[in-house]
Formats: sequence, structure tokens, C-alpha cells
Amino acid sequence: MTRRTLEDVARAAGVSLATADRALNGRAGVREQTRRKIENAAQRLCYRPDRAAAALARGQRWRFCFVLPAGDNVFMNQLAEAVRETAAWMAEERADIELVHVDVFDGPVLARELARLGPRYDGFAIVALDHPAVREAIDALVADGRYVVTLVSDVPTSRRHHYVGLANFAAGRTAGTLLGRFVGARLGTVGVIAGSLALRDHAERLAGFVQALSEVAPHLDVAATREGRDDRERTQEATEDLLGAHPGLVGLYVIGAGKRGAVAALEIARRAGDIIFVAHELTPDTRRFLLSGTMAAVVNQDAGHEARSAARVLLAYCEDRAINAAQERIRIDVFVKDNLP
Amino acid sequence: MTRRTLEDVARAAGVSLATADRALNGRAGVREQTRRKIENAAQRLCYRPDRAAAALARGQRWRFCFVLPAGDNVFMNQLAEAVRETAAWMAEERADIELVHVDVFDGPVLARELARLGPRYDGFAIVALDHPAVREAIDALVADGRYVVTLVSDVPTSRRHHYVGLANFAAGRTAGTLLGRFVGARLGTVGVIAGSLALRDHAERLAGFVQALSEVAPHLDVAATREGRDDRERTQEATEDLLGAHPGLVGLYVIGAGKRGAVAALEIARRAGDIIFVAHELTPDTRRFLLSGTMAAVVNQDAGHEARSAARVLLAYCEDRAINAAQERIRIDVFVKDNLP
DNA sequence: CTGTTAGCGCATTCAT
DNA sequence: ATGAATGCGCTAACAG
Repeated sequence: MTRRTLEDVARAAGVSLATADRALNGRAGVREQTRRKIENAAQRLCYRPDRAAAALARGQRWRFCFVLPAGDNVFMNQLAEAVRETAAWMAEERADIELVHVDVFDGPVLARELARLGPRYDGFAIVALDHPAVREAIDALVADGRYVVTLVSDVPTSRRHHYVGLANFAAGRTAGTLLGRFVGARLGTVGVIAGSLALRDHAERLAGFVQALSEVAPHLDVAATREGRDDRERTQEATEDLLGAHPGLVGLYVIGAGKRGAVAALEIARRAGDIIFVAHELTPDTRRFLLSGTMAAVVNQDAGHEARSAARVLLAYCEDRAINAAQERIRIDVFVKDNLP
Repeated sequence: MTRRTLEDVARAAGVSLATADRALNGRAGVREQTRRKIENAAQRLCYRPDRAAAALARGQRWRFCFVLPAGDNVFMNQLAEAVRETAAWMAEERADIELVHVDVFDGPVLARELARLGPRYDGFAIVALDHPAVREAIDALVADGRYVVTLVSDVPTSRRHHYVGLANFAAGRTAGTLLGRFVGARLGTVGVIAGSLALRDHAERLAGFVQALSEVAPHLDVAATREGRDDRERTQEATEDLLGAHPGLVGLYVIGAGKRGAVAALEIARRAGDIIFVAHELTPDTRRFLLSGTMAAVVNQDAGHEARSAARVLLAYCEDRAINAAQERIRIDVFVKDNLP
């Protein structure tokens, strides 16, 4: 029982190859009646198109552009590396991926860059700042027929086709529940250091964290949130500030980058391991901190999965195929020292 | 800048298409000197074969057989469903997947079945019992040129090509760390219920659990392990037994199936939510228990990921391609009520 | 609106 | 040991 081909369908429907192709691929120029005849035949024969042959015949290659922030954030470096690996893999799937670094923290700059890049690509994966100019630039790309997915950081009010990234409120809740349960019955204060509350993802994580913590450990106080600007030294200062202001600090949640600074402060104060420390993203640093006991848990998003997912989703849109929701859902990974990959 | 084809390479090397093909695909009948010339040319031109064209020309389809245990274990049902979804997806990648249910808990029966199925497939993904007869049957398949991956449950001493599943010792450790930290400073006893310690994965999880628990919470006692046979009623009995024998029970770890029974016992004793309850596999039940607070955490393996991974790995072996280790590593997922998918 | 035809890039005969 | 020729299943350009 060999597979059916388009030719089989055409013959069964009494039409030519070309007409069968047009009908099944939704191209114009087929009488409704003919189309139904062909669709029936396809159904009857259990026809499944051969993707390899279609790809070969079409010959077209898709051009995707991944826009990541300039700068040397560890997570973003991981993501960039993952994009490069994905590019190597997608090259065999008839898609060329280019990686562009932009100062995404400047809305107008990012918007201008997107407008400039627009004509050269079929699809975009953008680590986007939620800024009116960016929203408008994304909408312009979409209006122009480009496919756009936001990556890691979303612009929910834009017309982007898809968001590949964490549900940040839930991620914050996860951190809150873990920290609260780890602290247990102890009384005291919990400190929070965000990169910047102007960043949508940080703000969402914070809200989720506070909500979950208040549910699971209502006996704990939450100190006023400090901003560490995703910077090591500022985060260290913020942690020191926190330690000074709250001698009864029992927990610390760092929402963004700069974790090494927080650890330095904890170690100087000889509170490492004593204060329950939870943060985001698995990196060589946080990995080390988990193993040493300084960090209790890490809430992570898998950069490799995100890069691959963005590429798959763009490809699916371009080829008008369905996407597998289960496969593309970005999980909120929890790591303790024992389940490190 | 269009892509290079085999034809380009052949021309650059001054040979014919056929010879270039033979050389680059390691087929016999090419002088060493010629081969080097061709390989150089390929290198120079950055030649990457077009998978679609190769697939089309080859025309062959692979036949894979997934062997799962008969019976109605919830997790195995999820896995079976995932295999069916994977089959639909792989059908377009020139691979036909068939799903076979066997009583895998009977070594000789499984072995006989494998021997019978052997000739009809190119590759096997097997949920295997670690039994001498099974090991031998797997080795026979491999000796016969079949590709074999073990799925979920490994036979490490066999010659299987790959194992798709959890590192069970680490999974047990993860459960131990979580449970220990959640219990915190409280004193008391921790109960463990395994399906059967004759199952390699359960034994490994138990060892990991005990080890990690003793590190993170040395003040806790661990009660003698009960066996629940992955059965709801027996697990309920075991839990009741545990509750009776240890009034100071503060934690419960259920390694296998039968969780509903444990919850029933906890609820009857009015200790649900009070006793820290950790178990494996995310199912509609455990999901509900997490949300209700009865269960503190679930250590999970993603059946969808496992099914897809097994299929990808078999295909990679058949087509002699490299496998992406990062993508194929099965993660030890941790779920609390806040990061449920 | 529908049919005919020429490839897409590669694997594989069959010659030489 | 090497080359020429054929076709995989489909798309797209062109003809009618």
C-alpha cells in the first residue's frame, strides 16, 4: 500500500495535475464544482501531500530576521547562540535566518530599524520593547504582509501573529510560591529587586510574585521593590540596602539580571544560604549558586526552545500550516540543584 | 547568492553528478584522489545537501514501531496519545509509526513479541522492562540492523542506541529536595510509597529521594518504603498504614501511580495540605491536587516531548544524521500550582 | 477555467 | 572507476 500522489487524485477526479494542485492549494481559477470533485477524491484516497516534493518544486526560501537587544546580558547571549544554532538547522528547512542586534530599549530606534529591515524579510522574531513606536512599527510590518512573532518580551496590543515566551505573571507566581514555601513558618521580610518596573515582563513577574507569596505565606512582609537596572553593581547596592533596612530578611527575589551582585552582598553579610534566594534564568552563574546552596531555585525559560519555536512558528505561518500548540508552549521551568540539565 | 547544489560541486571538481554523489555519501567506487578533490570542492563552496530533494529522490519511507505496555495507566495513555500525534506529524517526514501494546511486565512475552515484530520495522521505541530476556531481544534487534531506543524505562546493559527518558535518580533527588525544603524545620517522619522496587525506575527514584532528603533535611526520619503496586486501593491502604504507624508524618512521596488512593487516605485523615505531598507525572488528577493544595509539587516527564524525541532520534539514526543533544534531553519538569501548562 | 510541460536537487539505474 | 540519463511528487509558467 504505497502512498497516494497528487497524480492519483487528479486521475480519480478526472482532471489534470495542475487543476488538482490549484484546487487543493486554494489557488484561484477552479470552478466550485470541480474543486469539490477534487476534494472528494483527495479525501477518498487519503491523499497527504509530500512536503519534500512541494518544497523542492517551490524552490523558494524564506528569509527570517531575529532582532535581539544589543548588549551583553547573559540570557540574551544564550538566546543569540540558540538563534545561531536554529539558523543552522533551519537552513535545511529552506529558511535563512539572520540575527540583528538593536538597541531595543530605545523605542523609536527599534521602530526605525524595523521599518528599514521590513522589505528584506518574510518574517520577524523580535525581542520587543512595549512602546507605542514599536507597536506601530510591528503593525506596519504586519500590514505589509510580514509575519511577526514577539520573542521573550511581548507587545500584546500590537498585531503580532504570535508571542513566544513566558507567561510572566505565572512565572512570578511560581517564584513566589517556591520562595514562600521554602521560607516556611519563619517570620520576616522578603526583598525584591527588579531590573526596571518600566519593563513589562518585570512588572508582571513582580505582581505575580507578590500575589502568590501573600497566598502561601501571608505572615511575611514584602519590602519596597528596589530597581537594580539589570546591573551587577547596582543590584549589589540594592541588596546591601535591603539587608541594612531589614535585619529580619528571610527571602530575596531578583527579577532580572545582576544576580552576581546580589550574591556578593549576601556573602559579605554572611547570609548566603540562610536567606532563601530565588531568581530567573539558568546561566553558568545561577547554576553555580544553586549547587553551592546560595540560591534555592531558579525559574527559567529555555532559550533554545524559544529560538526553535519562533522559527517553527514563522515557518508554519509562511507555509500556511497549523502550529502544534503543545510543542510551542514555552514552559516555566523550575530548577533546583538536583534537576539541572 | 543562491544555494550551491551537488551539480555545482561536481562541476567545480571536474567530475559528474553521480561521482560527486557517491563521494559525498560515502558510497563505494570512487578513487581516493577523486574523493578528496570532490570533498574539497564541497568544502570550498559551502555545499549543504538539500534534504527535500534527497528525500524525494530516495523515496523510501521508514517504518518505526512503538511498543507500549498494555493496561490503562494514565501516564501511559498520555504517552500513547502523544505517539499518535507524533505519527501524524512524522507521516510527512517519510516515516510511518505504528503503535503496539504488549504486556511489557512479562519479560519473555515482551521478548517474543519483539522478535516477531523485528523484521517488519526499521526502528523501535520500547518501554522496556529490564529483564534478561528483554535485553537479549533488544540486542538481537540491534544485531539485525534495527535501530532501538528505550523509552521512559531503560535497559542500560543492552545495546540499545539511545535512551529517551528521565534520569530517574536525579528525578528522585529533585523530589527529595523539594519535599525536604517544603517541610522546612518541622520535625517528623516522611513516608514513601513505590509501585514496586523491582522496577528499576522506582528503585532509582527512591535512592535519589532518600539521598537528597538526608542532605537537605537531615532532621527528618524516613519510614520504611511501602509498595502500592501502582494501584489505587493498595496505595490508599499503604497510606493509611503509614498514617497509623507515624502520627508525626510530615511528608509523603509517591513514586508511581495510585496517587488518588493516597489523597483519599490523606483526606479521610484530614491531613491533606498539612502533610507535604510530592509525586510524579502531571495528569488531570495531580493537576487538581496541586490546585487544591493537597499536593505541593509534581516531578514530571513530558510524554509529548518523549514521543517526539524518540521519533526524531530514530529518524536521525536511519538517515545517519547527528542528533541535537540539547533538544533531545528529557527535562525533569517541576510543577507547582502556578506554572501548570 | 483547465491542461501541458519543464524543471527543482538528488539518488539510482545502466552504460562505458 | 566514472558518466549519462531517468524519475521522485509537486509547483508554476505558459498554452489553450
